[in-house]
Amino acid sequence: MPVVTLPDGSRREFPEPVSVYEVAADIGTGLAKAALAGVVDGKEVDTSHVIDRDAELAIVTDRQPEGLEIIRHSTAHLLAQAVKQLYPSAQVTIGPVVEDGFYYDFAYERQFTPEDLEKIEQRMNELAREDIPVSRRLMPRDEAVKYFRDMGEEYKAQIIADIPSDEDISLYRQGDFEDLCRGPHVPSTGKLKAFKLTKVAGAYWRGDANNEMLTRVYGTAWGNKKELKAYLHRIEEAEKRDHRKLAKKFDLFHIQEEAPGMVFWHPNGWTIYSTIEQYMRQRQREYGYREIKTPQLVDFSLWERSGHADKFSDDMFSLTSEERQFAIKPMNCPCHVQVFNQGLRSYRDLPLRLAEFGSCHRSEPSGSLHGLMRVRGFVQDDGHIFCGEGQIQSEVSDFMELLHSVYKDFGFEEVIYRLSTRPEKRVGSDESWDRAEKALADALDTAGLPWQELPGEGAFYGPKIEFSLKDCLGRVWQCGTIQVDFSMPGRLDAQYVAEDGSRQTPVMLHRAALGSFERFIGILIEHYEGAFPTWLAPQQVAIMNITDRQSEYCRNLEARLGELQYRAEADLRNEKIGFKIREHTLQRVPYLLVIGDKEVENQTVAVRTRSGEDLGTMTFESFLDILKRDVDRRGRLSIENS
RNA sequence: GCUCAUGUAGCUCAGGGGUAGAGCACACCCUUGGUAAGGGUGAGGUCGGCGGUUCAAAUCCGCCCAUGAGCUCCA
Repeated sequence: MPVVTLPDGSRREFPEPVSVYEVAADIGTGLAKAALAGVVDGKEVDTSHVIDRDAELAIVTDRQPEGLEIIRHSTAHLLAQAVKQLYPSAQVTIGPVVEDGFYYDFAYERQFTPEDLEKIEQRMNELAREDIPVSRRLMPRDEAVKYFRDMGEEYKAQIIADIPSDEDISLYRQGDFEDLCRGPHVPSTGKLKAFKLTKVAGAYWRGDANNEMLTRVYGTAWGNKKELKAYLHRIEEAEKRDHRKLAKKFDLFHIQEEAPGMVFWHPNGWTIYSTIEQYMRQRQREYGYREIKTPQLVDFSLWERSGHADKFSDDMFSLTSEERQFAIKPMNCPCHVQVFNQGLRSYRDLPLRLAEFGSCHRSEPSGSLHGLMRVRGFVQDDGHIFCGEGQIQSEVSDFMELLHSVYKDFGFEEVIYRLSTRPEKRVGSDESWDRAEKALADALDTAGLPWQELPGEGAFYGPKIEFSLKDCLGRVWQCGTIQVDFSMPGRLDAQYVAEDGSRQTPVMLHRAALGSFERFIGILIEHYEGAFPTWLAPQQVAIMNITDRQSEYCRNLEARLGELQYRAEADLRNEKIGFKIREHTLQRVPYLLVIGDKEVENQTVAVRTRSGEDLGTMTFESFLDILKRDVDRRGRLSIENS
């Protein structure tokens, strides 16, 4: 006589064992119809699961995240079933749930085409309409291996063979298709109503580039058609923000065949870039950094000594001149150590903070290039702090303070913190690692920041913190980092004279706030959808005459704004004012000044914003006030909270 | 680097073995118009590159380059 306790605390007593479905039906027919699975005493089960003793039960529908996951997982099975029917010689492998959907990898004699996808999706729809019941059974592992091997499903057999031999394997069947799965699954294929196959792609078996390539089908699935539509709409919106598209629209930069992965910045894009560089220069100076510049081309021997040649020589651009081998620098740190090494350093010089807007080149795999987000030539807002072990924590704290204020100025409020700790292969003593990891953790804790530990994810030379920011679409971008390095200063003979006169090796902290200018600007373009805050906008003010009579007054305003270092341009073209407003609004120029006879007569300006707001007619000085305040607040909502 | 797809005018794209198309942008002319597109005329292309098949290739085939999606990688 099981007593079932529901999430609201209510209890229901049953005279004999009942299935999850029967409990749902007992509560209401609507719930019975919506039930996809159950959670019994914290464990997810199918609706057919029978409860034979007192238990806590939650019915899972598409309203819960778990329900959506079950739908997606079951849709992956539906996909596999359709593929096996249409292409019987295809072998199934794995089909997990991913963000917003699922995928399934198949081994087949050729890759699937977009036309195949259409056919498969159509068959999936037919199978869903048939509302085929889904059933579960258990099988001992070894039997399951044989079962799948006999079916010709080699990959599946391999997966099962990796499961401990004493475990029973659960199999799910729907019609003619049966697959290994932990479950739970929807009770029947009719519950799958809103899905769409989105793309085909290659993927390596078990994610290893040495293995054969499988054909992967991606899909998305939702609780109902409306959610599916909303998702597809969201994807469209994200595509509109694509920085590569917006770069053309706003004439920011281009990339061409002759220089793959390297950027030709146009005047508009370079205005943004150089504004950011000036800003970072000023902020770092406030925080005690000395700016330097180091060579682009450095003899290969330095990279051998630093250890980079060993690990990354394939990814370095190198060249020979006068029988000497050089590499274009892939990073700045070894060069910064060379600057540190000039002269005899004292403990009194520490911490020494060197910063460089360092241009680096890496021969990234051709297939990984992606607009500004993954390039071969880029500039880091790089910096290296040479210090003693005891100074790590305060340096990390200071850097985080700088980083937070920088991110706020760019309009990013939310930061995600991850601390990567010692990997198995590493240099440095355990005591040093203990102290360095503690210094990083303490810096985060002292600032009261929530962080996540990634055990074993640190570099071989030291632990690190990674800073990611969230853009307006909720996407997460890793930008900043601060890394402790026990290795390079020693390898490159960096030393200082300690208080007691002994020679000591400094600790080196690698740090960057933006990461690379290229990528950071890519993120900004998408975050703002091209409508940059006024301090970054390539053009801040458009001055438009209504007829030729106001041309001189407009040119005059343009000159005065230019003298004050504002980026203003007069548009004196022989076009109607409506046309000019439309153009500059589409170009997202923050302020549009409309100048007619009235304005000239009264020596005023009529101000309109890019959002279409009419700020009215005012004196030039009043407009300057508005403009100055807007530029000064940078990406923040107001100046006050800076 | 791997798999698949794509590459036609400045941009967005249609076409597809026999003289290369549209819209926007551009140039010139008319128009001087007060808050999101005024009208007319015109110019513009070795159809990504190299080879092959063919009487004939932008179109079919092969190789290369680049781009896109995903995989792998990302000091």
